Amino acid sequence: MRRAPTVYEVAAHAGVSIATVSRVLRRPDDVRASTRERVMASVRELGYVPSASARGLAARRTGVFGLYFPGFDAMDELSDAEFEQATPVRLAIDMPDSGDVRPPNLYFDEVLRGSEVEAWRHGFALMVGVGRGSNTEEMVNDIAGRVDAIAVLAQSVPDEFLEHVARRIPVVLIAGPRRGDDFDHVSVSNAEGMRALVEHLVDDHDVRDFVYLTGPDDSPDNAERYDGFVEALGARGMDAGATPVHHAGFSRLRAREVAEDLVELGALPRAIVCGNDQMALGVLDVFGRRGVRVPEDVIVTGFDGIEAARQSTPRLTTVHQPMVDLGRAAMRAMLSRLENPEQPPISLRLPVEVLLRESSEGEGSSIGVRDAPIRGSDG
Amino acid sequence: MRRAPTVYEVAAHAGVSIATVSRVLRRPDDVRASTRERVMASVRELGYVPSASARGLAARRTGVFGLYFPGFDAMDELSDAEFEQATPVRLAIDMPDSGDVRPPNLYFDEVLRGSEVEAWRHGFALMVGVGRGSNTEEMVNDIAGRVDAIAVLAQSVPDEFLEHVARRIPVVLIAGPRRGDDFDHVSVSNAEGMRALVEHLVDDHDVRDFVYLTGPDDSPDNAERYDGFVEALGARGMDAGATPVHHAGFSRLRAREVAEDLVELGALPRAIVCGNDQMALGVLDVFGRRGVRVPEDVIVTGFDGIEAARQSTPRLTTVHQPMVDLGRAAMRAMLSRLENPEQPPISLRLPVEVLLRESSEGEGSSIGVRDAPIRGSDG
DNA sequence: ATGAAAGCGCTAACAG
DNA sequence: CTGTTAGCGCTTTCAT
Repeated sequence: MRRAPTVYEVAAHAGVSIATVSRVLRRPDDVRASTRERVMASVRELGYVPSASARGLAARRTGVFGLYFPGFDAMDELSDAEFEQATPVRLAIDMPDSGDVRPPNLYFDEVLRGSEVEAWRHGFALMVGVGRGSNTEEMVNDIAGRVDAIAVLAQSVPDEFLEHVARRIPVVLIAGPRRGDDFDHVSVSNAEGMRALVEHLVDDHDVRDFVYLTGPDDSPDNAERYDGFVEALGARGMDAGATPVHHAGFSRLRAREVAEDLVELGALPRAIVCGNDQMALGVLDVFGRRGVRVPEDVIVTGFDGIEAARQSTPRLTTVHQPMVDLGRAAMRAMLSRLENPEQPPISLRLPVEVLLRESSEGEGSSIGVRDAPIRGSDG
Repeated sequence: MRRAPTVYEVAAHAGVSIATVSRVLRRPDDVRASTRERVMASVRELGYVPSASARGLAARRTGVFGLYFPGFDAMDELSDAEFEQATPVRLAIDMPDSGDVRPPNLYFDEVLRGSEVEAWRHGFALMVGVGRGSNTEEMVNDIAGRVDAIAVLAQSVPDEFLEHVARRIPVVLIAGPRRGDDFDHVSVSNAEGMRALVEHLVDDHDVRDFVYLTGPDDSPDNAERYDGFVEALGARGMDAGATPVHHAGFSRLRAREVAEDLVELGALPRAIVCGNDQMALGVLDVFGRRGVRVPEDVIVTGFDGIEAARQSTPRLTTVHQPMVDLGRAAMRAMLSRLENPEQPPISLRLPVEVLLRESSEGEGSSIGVRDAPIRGSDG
């Protein structure tokens, strides 16, 4: 590919002015059909692709949305190894390991997917940045300079950077707690979801004694979910203080240890409510091995609605978060802000879905739930 | 956010020329420390973020790599529903379904991840486009105008578009078959991987009769894998023609049907080799239910190395493709092409890894495999 | 319907 | 080390 052709070359080739070339591309209807054809022919012949930089500069908008989210430090350590001279095949015995498999990948994956779709359908391209701890500011700034608005996964960027960036373009926060009234914000109904789930356990399964598996203390999601748990018990006149809370850091591995202890001590409650799916799966791992029947002996529930929770044995009752919609909603918020800069801060709470599956309902058919496929929490 | 501040404002504020502001940002060492500080202070105070459009235009490079891959048509139909007034919680009984769960998501997810990391570490941002059937050309063009080079998942874009784009920027193809010598290309050793796996089954497990589960006829990956299968048998003096081949379109669901039939007819071979993991998982589903023991009665193998294959019971022997590395290699190819435009076409084949797990090796420890953790196929 | 011309905000020589 | 000065390729009035 030689130097890329420009409007000038196309214009010359088609025997028109550059303004006309521009019109053909932006507002074809303002140009006579015949000239339009001529120009398009030149475009094809020369292999012309307009420069977004020039366009962005002239039009004062890039037509790109940014999306930034936190990554995994593991990625930091990727080697610089050459790919070239490797053996084509490596044979390896892969022993079962018990580690947590890839972290919340899917979470981001879905947010990304939703964002991508929504951005394009509104005529915006999407630029993504996955943070790797160190150079957050640099990356965010870099992205910020290239886009018309940026969405940032909560907690992934210090407020001060965000404020800096926000002086240039709209910033919308995804998930996490409300951050004052400074930024537009989209999130999911964590507390309400947990509350509805627990109320279901109390109302429809007569569960009275629980164990709660909680995640990291610094996770707002984790906190909101526990709040929902407490609210549910409170609403049913029960004392949440009586429920043992075990920390397992959102980790499948650590949840297994907790579960082992519980089995060992014979301290099994009627239901174990977990702050995320990974931990619940860890519990299922142990119970399966130790012959604890789920849900007959103990009901187990998760939170997130990850794919693995649909494929476990038994399948896991959980609260599904609409990740794809989160991404989409973020894009829309940006759009809305761009169209109407002066509107008050957007704060959107997306609904969650309690998915009742075998880990709470058993194998029966329309088990447990009263005839109410849809119902809002009254919180 | 008011109008974004520009170099001019920063320059005025700091009492220097715009050139100096530019230097402070691009080549800080060319500026005296004291002035640098002064400029940076103004930058912070004014909330200045440089415009990538202007920079891209002036510098004739955007500092962005593009990545385009095919998406799922399902995404096309996303509604325009408002998110606003929904109920915060929906309670639903989620009956087990047998559908294929999200398609090769993970595949793209990992390629994306690798690309993203490699791009940033070389100072490039990454712009992603996920095709939705219809407007491929438009999207690819749009991306092409914004980036310095673009990587495209094979088969996702017609050659003619690619050639058009290639006149402006370097294009590298990811996966799929070699496409003449027109484009740079990175892919994985599909055939070699399958061959090594099958040779292992023959050599170390004395498997003589196989059933092969194949995917879509129009998938180059599928074809290459089958080629590898045939080669392996050929290399061992066996006739691949004798092996029954069943089509299951890379689908877990359809693989189940095939497996049911096989069980029903009592037509079980010593080993079922599948063209991808999904199909192998489908086979495991059925065998688990029908009491066919794996690997004692039948060995089952997959291909791809998806996460679910690590969590099945028994865990699935498969050939892992280095998706993350694919993305990384693609970015490097672009970089290399940018640095050295005249070099001959790049064609990189990344190694795959045969992961021997319980679905072929059983529960034993260093089962089956002779003491050779690493070994290349002799193909 | 089309052309002429003025920037958009920044980088990159080139002077000094 | 710092300032001056051309553009980079395109959009967008304003004329015609």
